[in-house]
Amino acid sequence: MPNESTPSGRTGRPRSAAADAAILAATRDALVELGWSKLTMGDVSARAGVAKTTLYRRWAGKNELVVDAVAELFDSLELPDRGCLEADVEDVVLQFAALLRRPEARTALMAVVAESTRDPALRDRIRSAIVDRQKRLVVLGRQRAQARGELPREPDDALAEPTTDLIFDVIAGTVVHRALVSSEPVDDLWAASFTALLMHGLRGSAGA
Amino acid sequence: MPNESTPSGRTGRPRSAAADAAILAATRDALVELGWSKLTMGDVSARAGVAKTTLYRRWAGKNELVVDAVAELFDSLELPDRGCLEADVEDVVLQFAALLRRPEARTALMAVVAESTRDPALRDRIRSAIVDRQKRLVVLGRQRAQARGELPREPDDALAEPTTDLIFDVIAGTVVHRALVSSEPVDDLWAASFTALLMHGLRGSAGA
Amino acid sequence: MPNESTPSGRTGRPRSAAADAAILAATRDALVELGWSKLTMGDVSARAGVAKTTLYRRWAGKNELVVDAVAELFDSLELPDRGCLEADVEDVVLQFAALLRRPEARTALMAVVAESTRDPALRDRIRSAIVDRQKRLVVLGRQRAQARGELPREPDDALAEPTTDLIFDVIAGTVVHRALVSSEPVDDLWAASFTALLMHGLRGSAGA
Amino acid sequence: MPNESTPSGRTGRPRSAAADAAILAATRDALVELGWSKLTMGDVSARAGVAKTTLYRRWAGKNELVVDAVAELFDSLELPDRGCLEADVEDVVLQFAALLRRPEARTALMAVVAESTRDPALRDRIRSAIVDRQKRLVVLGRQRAQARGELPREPDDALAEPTTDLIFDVIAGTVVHRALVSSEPVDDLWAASFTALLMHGLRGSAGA
DNA sequence: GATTAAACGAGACGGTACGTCCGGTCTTGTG
DNA sequence: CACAAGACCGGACGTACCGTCTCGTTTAATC
Repeated sequence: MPNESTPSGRTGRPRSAAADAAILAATRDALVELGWSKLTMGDVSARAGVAKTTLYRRWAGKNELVVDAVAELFDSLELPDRGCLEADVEDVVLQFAALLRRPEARTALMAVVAESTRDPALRDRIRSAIVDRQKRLVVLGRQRAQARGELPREPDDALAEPTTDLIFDVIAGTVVHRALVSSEPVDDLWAASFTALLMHGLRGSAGA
Repeated sequence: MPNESTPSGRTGRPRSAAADAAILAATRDALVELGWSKLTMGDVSARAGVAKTTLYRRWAGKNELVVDAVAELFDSLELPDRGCLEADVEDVVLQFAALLRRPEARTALMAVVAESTRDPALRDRIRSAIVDRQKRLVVLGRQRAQARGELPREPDDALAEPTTDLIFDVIAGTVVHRALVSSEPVDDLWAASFTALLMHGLRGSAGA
Repeated sequence: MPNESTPSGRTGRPRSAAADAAILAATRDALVELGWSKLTMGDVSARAGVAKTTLYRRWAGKNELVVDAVAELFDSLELPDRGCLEADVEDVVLQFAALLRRPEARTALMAVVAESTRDPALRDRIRSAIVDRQKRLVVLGRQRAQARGELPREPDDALAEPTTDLIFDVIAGTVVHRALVSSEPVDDLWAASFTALLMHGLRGSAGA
Repeated sequence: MPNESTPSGRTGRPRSAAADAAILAATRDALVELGWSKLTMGDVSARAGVAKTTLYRRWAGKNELVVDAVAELFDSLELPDRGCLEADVEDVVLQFAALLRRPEARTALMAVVAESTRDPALRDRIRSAIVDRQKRLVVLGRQRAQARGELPREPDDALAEPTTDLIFDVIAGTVVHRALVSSEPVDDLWAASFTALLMHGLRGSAGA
């Protein structure tokens, strides 16, 4: 996970596993205190009790390091089972909003996306470490809804993926935009309005 | 627009108006070539044929400069009148996606949003220079749709604003997420799917 | 003297003259405390209350800086007039030995000479800043001795220079070797022995 | 010779003798190519096909390693028997000058002397490995000259040592200064001049 | 022939300094 | 007073070596 061409050679002193954990934790701490732009590699290494070289042996730079440090925050999101799709979605929306109130997530997420606009490797890393992993929530939600009969079963699996992607972009994009661009609160009321809009959209365009 | 306490003193040499334009143009050029993180104040001043001091007299720093340099790009968005709301929305979605393919917009938008997570003044500047200005598209679209009878008239004006905000966040957020986070193309097919989802949502939840 | 291509442009803020003096003094202090090999550019800049960039603007590196810092120490050497050549030489030998007991001179002199074996520019710098300047002592000493009749007048000026160089190398080289390579004390007794040897040599080979 | 507390334990794998030779040869090669200041322990170990630890097991650091690597070069100096003292001295002067034209000797000799100004242990090492060993040339030369009757026999052995040291410092110091500090060539002409000066000095001050 | 203990190669580790770059400020002279 | 030029202080960058350490692997002398 910390990446970088692990030479996998059998010889030599093995890399410290403890260092990885310390570095990622230190990175999150520094993000909270300093934010993305004031975070420095030297500071992270000092917090982690690790030499700068150790850091650069494992990550190519600040971007890669922060993606890894933040990615696992997103794994805390979980799909509850409240009995109906609308309630489930609303819950996830609020979970996601809570995550985006954490300073380390707020400051880091947009920053790495900004950097990724000029760095294809970073783009891939974000996709695999964050985007693709969280699509599980949409996939699982649809499966449950179909099992409950709330949504029609996909006749063709080939259609399933584009729809999953679309729903994911709508939910994640809208919440992020509300929270970070418009800078408005994501409260119960807003979550309910947004979820209602989405539900009508899904049910209406399902057959089409 | 370049802000900063214009001293409004009557005496002394007046500020060069040409310098402002040159600086903003140089900033956009530099964004295209270098991206946000490699853009430096010294480089911008050199490109603009201007001293660094002149730059700092007008803008407090890189963030403020870039917001101003990029904001007017967003004014190019226009709401067409294709006769029905769905076509109008689809068109704006594609316009916005085209804008997000411009390197200076891609790299700058996410970056300033990231910085704004720790800087309330910057947050306000983004809101007034970009977000609030583009909400006009949503307001105008709804007015036209109501005039055409595609959407019911808002019974209470107090409800109008939250709905406008929600729609704006859904459209802008989803397109940005698709383009910059998921890194997938926003083509005609996707625009049509997304617009259909949104239309069903709007019509369905309007009465509710 | 601090060298480096002074751009000599008329515009812009001029270089601080005070900085030069502070840097050279700081360099000598650091040499005393740390010696050549532990002396760092960062440490010198900190002692001088100056940024590292200011240092590098004026000197290409540690070698050049130290040559300049040490060169002026050698200007303190003076030729006394004790009435006879032998006494004058003995005095200079002891002065030079005293200089070589100063830690900043000891540690720096050999080090820059060592570096100069691979750097022609540094070699020239040492020659012009140290070697050529101190040859004045030999030239002056011979003139006085000739005026006193202790040494024959040079019939041909073309012979004068090689002889000056030889005497300079014998005196400087022998004292340095005694003090720094053999690591033996240069005391009055030794100075007298060496001077006697040299005087006999000069008188004997003068006519030849 | 490679020093360091050889634990002399009876058991265990003995140190490789081949490694020592390879390391010293690699050190000399590196000195030729890179000079003292660019020579690194890691580079030497790589050239020698040896691990860095092996290197540090035998030598305390760069200084000690280089002294050992260079010391034996000086053993190549030999006193010829040309029939008269003057010719013998002139020959040795030219041999020494030739040695100082070798890059590994030039760069290393001054550098270790410079380091030794702050390191008494290194000073001793230089003295025993280089200085004292080469004094044999002076001792032998005087013996021969006395046997030939060119120089008077020392009436008192107690006087012999200081005189030997003085002659050694004069010869070695002057040649080194000419070659490395003044950066002037040591050719036949110069060697003859210097030797003549020294011979007159010796003969003149011998009786005194 | 098995045991044993040190030397060995590889390479990661915590440090320190490097020389460069940039940010933001200041100090000149010119317009 | 604004401006171009450019020196200034501070601080982070990413790299290179230092000397130490931790591995798994020889390799000889002793049993």
